[in-house]
Amino acid sequence: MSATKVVVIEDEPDILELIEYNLRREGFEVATATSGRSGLSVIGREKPDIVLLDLLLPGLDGLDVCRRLRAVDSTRDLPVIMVTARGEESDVVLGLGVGADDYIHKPFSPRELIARIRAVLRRGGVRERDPERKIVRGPLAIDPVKHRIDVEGRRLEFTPTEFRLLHFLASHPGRVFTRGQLVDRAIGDRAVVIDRNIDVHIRAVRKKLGAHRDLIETVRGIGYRFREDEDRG
Amino acid sequence: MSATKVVVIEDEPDILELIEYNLRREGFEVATATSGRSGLSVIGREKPDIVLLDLLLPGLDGLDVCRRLRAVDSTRDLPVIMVTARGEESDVVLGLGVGADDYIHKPFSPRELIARIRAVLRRGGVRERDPERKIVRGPLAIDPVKHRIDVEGRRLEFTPTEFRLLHFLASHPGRVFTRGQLVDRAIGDRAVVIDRNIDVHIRAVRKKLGAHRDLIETVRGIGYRFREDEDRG
DNA sequence: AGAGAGCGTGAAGGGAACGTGAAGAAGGCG
DNA sequence: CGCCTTCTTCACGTTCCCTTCACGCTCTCT
Repeated sequence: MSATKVVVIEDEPDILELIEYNLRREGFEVATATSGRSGLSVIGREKPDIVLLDLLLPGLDGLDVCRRLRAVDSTRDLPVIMVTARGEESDVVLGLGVGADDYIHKPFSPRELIARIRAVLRRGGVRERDPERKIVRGPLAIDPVKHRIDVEGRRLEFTPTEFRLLHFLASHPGRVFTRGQLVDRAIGDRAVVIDRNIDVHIRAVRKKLGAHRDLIETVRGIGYRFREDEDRG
Repeated sequence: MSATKVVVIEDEPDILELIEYNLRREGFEVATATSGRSGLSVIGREKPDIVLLDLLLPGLDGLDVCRRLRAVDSTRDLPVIMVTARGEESDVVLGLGVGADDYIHKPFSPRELIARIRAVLRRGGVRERDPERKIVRGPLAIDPVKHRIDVEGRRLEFTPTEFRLLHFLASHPGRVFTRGQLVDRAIGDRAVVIDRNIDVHIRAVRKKLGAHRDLIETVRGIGYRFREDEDRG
């Protein structure tokens, strides 16, 4: 399993760094460029799964870059998200006109950015991780399509949020997620300030897991994680 | 690959000549300055790979020079070795506090000087910027994403502060950090006056490291550092 | 060798983070 | 409209971690 790779083309260093930081934190691989021309060469070299493209760039601007990507077979289907300053609606129209898959206004929240990227990837079929695949981890079997979870062959009933939570955690065994990340993935965009909310859902999931409640580990000071198979002698 | 370029800033002509002679003999390119202000301009012109910086200088002293180097993007990652008179340990602490990478006491042997320079260069500049990268140092393996630390394949449990502390130190092997720096990096903004606090955390980490407790070295009068792989003849 | 500073160690108080129970809020369905 | 499920919030108890202090040891300088 390799991480989803993103190329970010943005000429303002501060914004570039912010974006890069947040993407990495979410587990993406990131490569960057600060001009249209260098961006094209980075794309050629890195072969990313998706491109974040600022509209205003020195030299070749975002529209030009997008047009060129669309003109070449190897990058014709490469998903592109345009980043624009607020209010430049006409530019948005232009962006979509030259084949951008989505757009996002500055200033944007990291959460929104991540959500858009995931949405575009989902649409494009370039799943970072197939959300329809069955997951089997020890006594646990999760079938996303049938929306069904079995523990040792016995079917358990989960509410929608509990299901998303457990499914997401089980999709990344061993990896720790903060409450904020879990809110993003399992609950949604709704601005929730009190992350302790997640604790309650975790508790509900654990309760239903019964004797296997320790499949979900608490990492004090950080968040939660799904227990990793340990294969030591 | 061209020779490594060193800028030496030192106001005593005898010592300056001695250093310059020895560096050239080892194949380094050398540029010199005898005051802080001229040193800055020489650095700007020569774009060295590393700087040797005497603490006591007329006008701008070593601390000022170091601060200014760290304040500018183009020289932010430029390695700096502070040269101090013996016994001025508080000065060393100050030097490390403003971002020096290492220090050396006068009088020093040419061999020691060369060794320090090579060590600092080996550590590399912008190597450890990715906070999510796994770190493997000898028997130690740190996985920030999984929030997991293994010693010789065996998993160890660390508290959040211990984890940050060990992770940070292991990210910069061989480099000495003052207690103040470690507090900033591993504990946070909370105004803590008593830096001895760090000692207690260090002890906890060492205890858990067991037989490998000497991976964390005490530098008396200065602070702590992670043991550097010694692989030189 | 003695004095003083710096560091290691043990223990204890206070506090932050988490688990838990329960009640209010929001949405869906009859 | 009213009931039901689910989500969210709050308060409280508990556990564990952080911090602090005192004391003894080690190292260094005179």
